[in-house]
Amino acid sequence: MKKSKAETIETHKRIVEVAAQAFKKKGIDATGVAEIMLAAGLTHGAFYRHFSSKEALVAEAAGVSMDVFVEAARSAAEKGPSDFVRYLQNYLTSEFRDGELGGCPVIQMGSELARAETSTREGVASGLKQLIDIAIDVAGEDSDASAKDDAIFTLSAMIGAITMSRLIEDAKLSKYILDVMNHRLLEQSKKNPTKMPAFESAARKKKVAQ
Amino acid sequence: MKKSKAETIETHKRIVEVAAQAFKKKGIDATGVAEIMLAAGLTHGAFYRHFSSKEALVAEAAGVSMDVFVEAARSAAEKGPSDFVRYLQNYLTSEFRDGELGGCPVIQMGSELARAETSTREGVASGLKQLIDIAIDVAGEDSDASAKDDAIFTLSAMIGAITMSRLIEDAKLSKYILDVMNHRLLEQSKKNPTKMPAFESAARKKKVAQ
DNA sequence: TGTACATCAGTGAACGCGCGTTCACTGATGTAC
DNA sequence: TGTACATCAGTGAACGCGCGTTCACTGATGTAC
Repeated sequence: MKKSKAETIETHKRIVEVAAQAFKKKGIDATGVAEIMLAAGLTHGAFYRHFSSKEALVAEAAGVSMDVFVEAARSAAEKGPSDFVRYLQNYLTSEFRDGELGGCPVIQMGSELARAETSTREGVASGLKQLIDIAIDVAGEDSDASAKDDAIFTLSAMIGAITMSRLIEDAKLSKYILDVMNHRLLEQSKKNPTKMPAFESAARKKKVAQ
Repeated sequence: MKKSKAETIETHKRIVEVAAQAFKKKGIDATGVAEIMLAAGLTHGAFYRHFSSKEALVAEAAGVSMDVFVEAARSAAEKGPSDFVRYLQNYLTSEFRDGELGGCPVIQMGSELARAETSTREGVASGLKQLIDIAIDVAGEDSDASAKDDAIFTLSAMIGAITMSRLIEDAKLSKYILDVMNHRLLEQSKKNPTKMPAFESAARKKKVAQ
């Protein structure tokens, strides 16, 4: 029953993709190897032909999830600041929050990944770095020392807002939290459409006030 | 071997506290009932004299963790805005981030709690609501519609910053993220020491510019 | 206040179950001549 | 190009293990008279 090289690669990819979805939806510990293999149309015995351990699959799945996410951000950023805002706003919808549209690995498996080995977190960590860099690039020529801080700040606020939004059962407050972030993103990008839609730093605010 | 009522209450409390620490440190799924009972100095059989299920313990433990956290914030806020800033800054230290000082349930078990039943999340959700209210109160008389947004925004940014900081293995960037938040908290509170140390909303910035 | 009895916190063995992982086997694929 | 053989992806049974939960039992506590 040996499979062709092309087929093997495709199977490997399918397992990773199925796992990425399952880990994000159910959690890492709560998702079994056999369950993933079944969803990928295989029996659990074949698992160790593709991965040395469950931990190795977690690393790959988290990495792929993050890569998809980062590439979407990059292509939006390349189209221009307004497309980048739209991309960020999509992140702030309840559909996205609840993982119906795939979801973000940082949100969906953040606290489980934080406890994993460094090598397991590598893909997600490098993805976060890339997201920061993309946000700095969108800021364009105006970018100074505070551009990096703005990028970090914006990303932090968005991640935290979705985290809170998911924990709060009160649907009204839950939505309000996402709306706060959404409005601030919009206000900022309308005021200065050529710049990154970050929330201004204290340093910039001083300039405005002078 | 029946125990007195006082002793029973104390034992119950001890189990919850041990569980709260263990869940935050190791994760909910990764921490077994027997393991918690052993750490509390009991055998696992006694567990169901105190809780109807593991899920019930999770709800209590998360609630207690959050309550301790909220009460610390409240007492800091009552002392004044500068104490409140100090409290927030403590939240942004790497010791706190890594859970050595107990840690925050939202950070340490956020993605696991988000998947739990509504009743399990209740304590954490109500704690988050209280934190928002405390932050609004610190804003004092100046508080307007945007005070709520500022409070939500600040909390979001802090939660997101710690989340990112924990996922990134690069110690330098990891610390830089916490520092960005720390500096902005300080700058804001120096500029306006009688107000809540929130990052200004777009609405406020407009007023300044006019 | 003293006695008899019901209550129930804690013990430790046992339950079924699913976990991650291993392994002998199968048979199509890939390779060497 | 055709044949002989090594490789190895996938199967399915089995491994030890720890999980959450149950239960018969113990004996000190709390209560009723």
